[in-house]
Amino acid sequence: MAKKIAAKDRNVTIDDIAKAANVGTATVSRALNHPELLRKDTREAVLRVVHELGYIRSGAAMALASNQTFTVGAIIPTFNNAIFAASIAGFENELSRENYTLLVTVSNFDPEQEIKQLRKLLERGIDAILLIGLDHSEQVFDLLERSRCCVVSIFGSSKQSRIPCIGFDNPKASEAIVAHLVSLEHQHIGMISGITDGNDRARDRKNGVISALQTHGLNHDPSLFIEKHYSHSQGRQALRTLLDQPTPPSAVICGNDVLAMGALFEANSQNIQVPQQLSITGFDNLPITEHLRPSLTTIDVPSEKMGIEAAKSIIENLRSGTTIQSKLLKADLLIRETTGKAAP
Amino acid sequence: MAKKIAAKDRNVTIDDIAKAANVGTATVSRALNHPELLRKDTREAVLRVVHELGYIRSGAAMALASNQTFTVGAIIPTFNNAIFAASIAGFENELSRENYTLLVTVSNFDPEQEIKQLRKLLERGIDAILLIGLDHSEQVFDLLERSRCCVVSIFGSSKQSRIPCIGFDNPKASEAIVAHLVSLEHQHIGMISGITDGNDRARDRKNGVISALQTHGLNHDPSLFIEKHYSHSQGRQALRTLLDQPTPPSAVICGNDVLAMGALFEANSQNIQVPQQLSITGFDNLPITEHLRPSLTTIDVPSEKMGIEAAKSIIENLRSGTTIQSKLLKADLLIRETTGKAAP
DNA sequence: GTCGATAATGAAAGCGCTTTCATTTTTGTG
DNA sequence: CACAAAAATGAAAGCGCTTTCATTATCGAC
Repeated sequence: MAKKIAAKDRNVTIDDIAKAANVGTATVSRALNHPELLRKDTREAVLRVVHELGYIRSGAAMALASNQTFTVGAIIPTFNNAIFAASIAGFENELSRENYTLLVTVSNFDPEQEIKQLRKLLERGIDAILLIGLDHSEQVFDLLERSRCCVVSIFGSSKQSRIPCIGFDNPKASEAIVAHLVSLEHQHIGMISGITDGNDRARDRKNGVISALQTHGLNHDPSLFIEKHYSHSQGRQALRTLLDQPTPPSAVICGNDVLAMGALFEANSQNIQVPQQLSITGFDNLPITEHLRPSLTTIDVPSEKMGIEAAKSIIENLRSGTTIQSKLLKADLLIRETTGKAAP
Repeated sequence: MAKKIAAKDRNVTIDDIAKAANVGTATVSRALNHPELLRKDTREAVLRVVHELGYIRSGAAMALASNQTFTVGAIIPTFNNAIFAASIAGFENELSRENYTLLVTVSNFDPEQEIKQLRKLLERGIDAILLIGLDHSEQVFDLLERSRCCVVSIFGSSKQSRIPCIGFDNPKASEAIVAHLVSLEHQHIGMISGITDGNDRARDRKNGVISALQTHGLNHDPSLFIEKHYSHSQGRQALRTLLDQPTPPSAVICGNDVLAMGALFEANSQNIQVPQQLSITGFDNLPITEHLRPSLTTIDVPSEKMGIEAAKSIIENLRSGTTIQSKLLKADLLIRETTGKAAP
C-alpha cells in the first residue's frame, strides 16, 4: 500500500522550515518570536515558507525550551453559575488580548478535587493561576509556593490574605442589605445562605448579616438561618422550611441570586406577595434578576471587573515582575422591587 | 544576601529524583507511568523520594517526549449561556474521570476568533477537540485535517457532516413545536430566532419552523421572523417589535430559552396574559425555565448528555483508535404552561 | 578602498522527559 | 547448583524548540 507521497507522517518542524528557507533554525525562531531582529527579506522569506508548509509550532517544545507557556489557569467551583461565567469571560477576554490562553478547570466545591486540578495545571505548565475566594487547603498554598507560580484570587475580601486578592467586601455588602431591611422596619430577618464550610464568601456574607443584625439590636435566631447549595430548588425548599417556622421571617436574605430566585419562585407558588408579605434579597446581580417580576433587590457584584482586573495584574506581573496588589472593588446594594416595608 | 540553602532556583527534575533514589531516569519515569513494570521495593523507594522532594513533572517535557498531552480542547461560542455550561460540565467530568484535562476557549461567535483559538490550541498540543455545531470556516477544517487531531462536534444535527457529531435533530424539534402550536389552533405564528449567520443550530431551528409551517398549510410571514442575539433584553425587544406588527402573532417560537424568557418578561411587563393571549415556546430547557411563572414550554435538549457522550467517544478513540460515530440523541418537546389555545 | 563598529545569522547546547535497546538481575527447572 | 528464560533496570538518543556565543555580512566614516 503506497503511502501518501511526500507526506511523511510527522508534523512540520522548525528544521523543515529552516531547510526549506535555507537558513538556520535560530533564524526561523527569530522570525516567529522577534521579527525585528531579522532583515526584512530573510524574515519574509521564512514567513512565506512557514505559510506554505502550514507550519504549527510545538507548544510543548516552546514551553520546554523557554520555560513559559503563555497559558494561565483558573480553578472555579462550578460551570453552573453565571456569576463565575461573567468573571471568567472578562478574565479570558483580557488575557487573549495579550495572547495568553486560559485553561479553565472545575473543583465542584471539593477541596480534594481542587488540589488535584491545581497539580495538573502546574504539571501542564502555567504562567499564572486564578483562584476563587480564599478558602483553600494547606496543600494548595504549598504547591503554589513551591512552584512560585503567580496567583490571584477573586471574589474574596479578606485583608490578611495569603495571596493577592481582587475582590469586594462581602461582609460590608451584607451589612448594607441588613441596614436596608431595617430601614424598612423589618425585625424578623431570616437568611438562606450558601454552604459556608470551605467557602469564605458564603461565610463572610452570613457573618456579615449576623453581626449587622446585632449592630441594629436585632435578635439572631439560628432557626431562621439555613444553609443550602446554590440552586433554584434548594432555594425554594429553604423558603418552605423558613415559612414553616413558628414565627416566620418578614424578610429573607439570600446568599446569592440563584437561591433568591428559588425563594421568589416559591413565594410565587404559594401566592405570597413579594414584597408586601415578604421581602427577599439576593447577591450577585445576575443579568436575569432585573427582569424578574418583581425585580430582585440584590448586591451588584463586580464579577466581570474582577476578572478583568485580575488578568491585568497577572499580565503586568508576568511582564515586569511587579508584585500584585490586592484590590477592593465596590459592590453596591441595588434596591429593586423585592424589598418593601415590613408587614405590621 | 544569602540564598536559601540547598534550594537552587530550579525545579526538581527527574534527574534529581533518579540521583536521590539511586536509580536511572528510566526507572523514575516507569515508577510514574508504568508502575507495574517495577519491582515493588524500587517502585516504593522512587515514589517516596518523589513525595519527599515535592516533585512535579514537566508537562511540556512529557508532551514533547511522548507526543501526547492528555489535554482536550473545546471552543465554545460563549461562557454566558447556561446551555453550553451544562455540556461542558458533563464533558469535563467525563474527561477528568480518565485523567484528561479540559482546555476551554471562547470564540464569541466570531469565525476569525475561532480560527485563532483553534490554532492556539493545536500549538499548545491537544489530543482531541470539541466544537459546537457544524458551521466552521474552511480554515478550521483545514487545520483540523492537517493536524490529524481527533474532533467531535456537539449540538448539530446534520447527517452529512464533515466531522463526527453528537447532537440532536434541531429541525425535527422545531417541527414538534409547530405541530404542538397548530394543535392548539394557532394560525399566526412568529419566531424570535437566534442569529442564523454562521450558526447552523439557529438556522436549523428556524428552517425547521418555516418548513413545518408550510407542511401544516400555514403562511410564513417573514415580518414575523426576527433574528436576535441571545439575551433577555434582545428577546424583550423582539417581542415588542412583533407586537407592533399590523397582525401580531398569537404564538411566538423562540430560538432558545434566553430569548423566550425575554419574551415572557416583556409580556409580563405589558400585562399580556401568557398563554391566554399569547403562547411562547423556548428551546434548551434551562433549569430555571420550569420555575418560571408560567413555566416555559420548551425543547428538552440533552446538553449534558452530549458532553458526556462526546467525552466517551473521544476517550475511546484516543485509547484504541476507533473512529468516532456520529450520534443523534433525542430532544423532546416539553409542554408546560406558556402554550395554550389560540385566542379566538 | 579600508577599517572598526554594528547588524544579521548559524551552530550547537540544552530544556526534562520517554523509550529503545542492551545489560544485569531474578526466577524457574532439571 | 547450573542454565536458559523472563523480569528489572540503566544508558543514551531523541522530541522540537530557544538562546548563547561565535562568526559572517553590512555599513559608515575617513
